[in-house]
Amino acid sequence: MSVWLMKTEPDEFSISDLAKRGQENWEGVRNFQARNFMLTMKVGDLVLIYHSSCKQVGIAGLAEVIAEAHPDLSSLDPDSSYFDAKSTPENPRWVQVTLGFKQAFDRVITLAELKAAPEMANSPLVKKGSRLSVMPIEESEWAFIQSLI
DNA sequence: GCCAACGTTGGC
DNA sequence: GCCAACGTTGGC
Repeated sequence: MSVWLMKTEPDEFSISDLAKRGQENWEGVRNFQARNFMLTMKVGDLVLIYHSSCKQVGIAGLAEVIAEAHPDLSSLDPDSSYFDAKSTPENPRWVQVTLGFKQAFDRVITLAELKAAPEMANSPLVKKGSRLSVMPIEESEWAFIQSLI
């Protein structure tokens, strides 16, 4: 089992939205590195849900992969803001995974405290200028994060 | 709203 | 294949 982190803007879709809906197709990822990580996700993998571009930036809860990578059809829809002309039905360029809700944390584990922790120093999450929206979480990092919940 | 840092595009 | 210009991300 692997652990991942995925970013979302809570104004668009938050951990409480996921709690309400139970599951969600994680569409709209348009970055190759992030996509390649999604391609390696397995059912049962855990996913930390990170809130970005908001008042309380940080890790807000936990989900699990309930369906592995499959074509992101929003890339084929001209009416979607996620439309990509270079994606075709024969060769869809982008994928989504389906996440199931597990837990909303009692508090947001803030970016500030993650930045301050030596345990997280190697994570792309705290690297200056990193905009990666899907990333793996190391076992040691996961252990540390669990200790904060 | 600002702006630094990044990824992508497209001309050459 | 280089690189300038552009659009986007995301913290503050």
